[in-house]
Amino acid sequence: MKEQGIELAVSTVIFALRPHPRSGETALWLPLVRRIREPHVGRWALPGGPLQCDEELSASARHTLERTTGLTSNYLEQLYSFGAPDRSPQRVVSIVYWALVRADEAARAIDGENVEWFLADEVPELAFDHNTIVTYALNRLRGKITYSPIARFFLSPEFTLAELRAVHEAVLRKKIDPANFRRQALATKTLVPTGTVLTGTSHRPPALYRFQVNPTPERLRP
Amino acid sequence: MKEQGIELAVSTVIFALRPHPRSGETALWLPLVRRIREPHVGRWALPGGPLQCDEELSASARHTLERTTGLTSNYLEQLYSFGAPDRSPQRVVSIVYWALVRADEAARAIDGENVEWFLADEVPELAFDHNTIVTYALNRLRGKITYSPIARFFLSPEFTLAELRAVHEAVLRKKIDPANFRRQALATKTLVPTGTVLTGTSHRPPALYRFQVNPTPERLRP
DNA sequence: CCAAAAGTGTTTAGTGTACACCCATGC
DNA sequence: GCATGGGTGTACACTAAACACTTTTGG
Repeated sequence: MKEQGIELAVSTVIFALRPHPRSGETALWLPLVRRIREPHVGRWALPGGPLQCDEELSASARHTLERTTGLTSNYLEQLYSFGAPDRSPQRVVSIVYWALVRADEAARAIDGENVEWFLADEVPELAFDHNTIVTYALNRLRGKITYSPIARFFLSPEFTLAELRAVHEAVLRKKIDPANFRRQALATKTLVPTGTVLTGTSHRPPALYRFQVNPTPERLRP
Repeated sequence: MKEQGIELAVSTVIFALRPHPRSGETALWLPLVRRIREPHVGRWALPGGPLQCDEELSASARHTLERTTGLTSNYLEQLYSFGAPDRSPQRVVSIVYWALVRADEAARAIDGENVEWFLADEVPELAFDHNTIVTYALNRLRGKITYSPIARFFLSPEFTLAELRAVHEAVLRKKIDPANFRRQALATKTLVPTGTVLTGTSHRPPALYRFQVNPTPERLRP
């Protein structure tokens, strides 16, 4: 009944939006770390590390995020736990989290010696089963953004509806009707107009919004 | 960077349908195990055990299921991983699975010395954070059954639409319009009429169905 | 005035829900 | 015939999508 020899690691899939190098349009990126130890030396892998004794699982993921990118995230969620016995000679069980980083923050991320950002849809062949994990995380992100207001975690506190829509379009990689998107976004009642508009555009100035900080829980409504 | 002292366990929330002892209606049940060791000796807890070196995570969950109930399951899915540092003096990280067991099988489950079945909505105060886990699993089951055809895993291969509906009603604890349920169930195209009916009822004999074994994937359709 | 994006209105198809009604069986 | 659940039809409200149209800015 010994379980000796099983290593427990926490990895994190970190998503951020940046311009696509060729088309210039906003696209999904994620940072990877080059392995400097066997197995899979030289291969790119998800950032992560062994779980510390006194560390929350989510704290470990947050530390990885901070260590590899110098950034913090407003959104961190557990993705899945992977642990096929054949992942490597020394068996490793990985508890994987995913995080969203704001675009303005991601722009000033520090790229360490062995850290590099890749287009989420063009990652190279990774170490271990990390390609599977990235695909899994992408599916979760694309699924969740359609029914949950997580797009906000890619944005600054104040934003226009066009910016919010651009996040959805970049993640889902498809054009969205601006008129219908506006109505659906406003129908959620989570958006609050700031009363100000964004000037300096070469067209009609769009209104600025922020997300509701404390929406009244249903059980407390009159 | 040592992670020594962290124990990795796999637990399983096992759901089955049985008659409610008071109302007689079908209700959700789950088996719990009485702890025979510190910490929390005497308390009820989710069945589980340490992960073996050469064991798949899901295999460990399946073994737990077999060991505690003598049953097998057609549906097993990873739920979440829990691991707050204060869960016990000896830190334990639990990877939790959930499983569905067919009603006819559950009826002949073996109840071991320290195993007892409880109504899913009336579990006692459990060891560790297992109450949280049970609530989490219940939410997942109730959420998933509304958009995924998992109700089938509670049923025998052949069943009537009334039986399928009864599963939904028992899990969600609410009455469902039979006419609308029928239409929605048939609209999924996953149900195949066997051509036979169930006789012996005191009313019009209902048609029997089975679930489509190999629905043609979309990419293969002409 | 023109271009461009913000923002509004309208039409259409589809879907979930409530409920009236007929059907087939045992008693 | 009658009770009971199986099974069908239908009207209504709500939602998503497509798209025409008006508004407001910079140049």
